[in-house]
Amino acid sequence: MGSASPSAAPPGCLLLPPDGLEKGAAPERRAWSPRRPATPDQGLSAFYLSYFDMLYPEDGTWAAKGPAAGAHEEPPEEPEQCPVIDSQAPGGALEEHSLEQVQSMVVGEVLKDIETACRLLSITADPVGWSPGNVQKWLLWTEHQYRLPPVGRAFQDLGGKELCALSEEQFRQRSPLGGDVLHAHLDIWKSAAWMKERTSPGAVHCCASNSEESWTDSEVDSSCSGQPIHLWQFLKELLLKPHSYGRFIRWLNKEKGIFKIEDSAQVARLWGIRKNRPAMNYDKLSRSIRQYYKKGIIRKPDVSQRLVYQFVHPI
DNA sequence: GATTAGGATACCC
DNA sequence: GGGTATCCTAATC
Repeated sequence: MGSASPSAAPPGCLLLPPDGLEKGAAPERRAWSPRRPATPDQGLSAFYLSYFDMLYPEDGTWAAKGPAAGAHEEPPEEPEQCPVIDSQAPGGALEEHSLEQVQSMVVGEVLKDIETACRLLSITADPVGWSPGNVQKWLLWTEHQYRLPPVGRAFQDLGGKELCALSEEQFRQRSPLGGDVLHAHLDIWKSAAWMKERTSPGAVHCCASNSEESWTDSEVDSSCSGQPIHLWQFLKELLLKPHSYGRFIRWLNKEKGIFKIEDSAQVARLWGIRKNRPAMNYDKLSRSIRQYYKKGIIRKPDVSQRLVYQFVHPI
């Protein structure tokens, strides 16, 4: 998810909000109204690129800062993880890549991030099929990612079909501070599902494979099995998306399965969202990790370090 | 103070 | 019964 946020996030960093969006404070937004392409020929890429420029400040400030979700200072995101496309500048990226390449990159990132969110939340990519519980998960997730004020109660008991039927104005009425952002995000999800359905009928689900993701993919993607996700699977899913979650959890030695939890509170919060456990914290999460010691799934590395763990069977 | 370790118990599937 | 979630004490960093 995350995708092209009207409030700033570029593709590639779509799951993370930009700096400076304080919780409860409505970010300054420009008027925009993304609409699904009228025909498949227009494509999702055109749909996104139509407001692509709005996602970037003219001075590139956001891109330079990187998509920090935490309050602490972070080094700038690596270019390949968070591509910056200056569509305004002559001689910029658009001259080096064809428009089609850029479009395809944008759409690819958007779809990948939606798929990631689907896996983490265990929901389908098509909002129409969401249960009221799925809707609440998505709302909680989007609130969290974009620092929006809590709006779950305003959409209580709404299923995906009902949610999708709401107009932007109705979103705003239910949530004056973040309704338009939520509506925009929902529109993106709807469009992605719509495009996917067009391009691969019957394939609108969260299990699209991603060639760039290697050994853990098949064993980690629990959402396809219908089984509840295990904590170790969830951690591997986060580790598979360094461009989105690298500031929360990252590999220290992928070959050995050694990873470090950089932001214990955030990882715990994500796990809590995933499991619908709002009271989740690192104390409880770490206790669950320690249960894996006996089972031979996770252990502490030979040289024990704080917040560093190791998968016993990384491959 | 935060993290680690592990016992005990409860809950849900 | 498995897999957590929760609460707890104690030790360590």
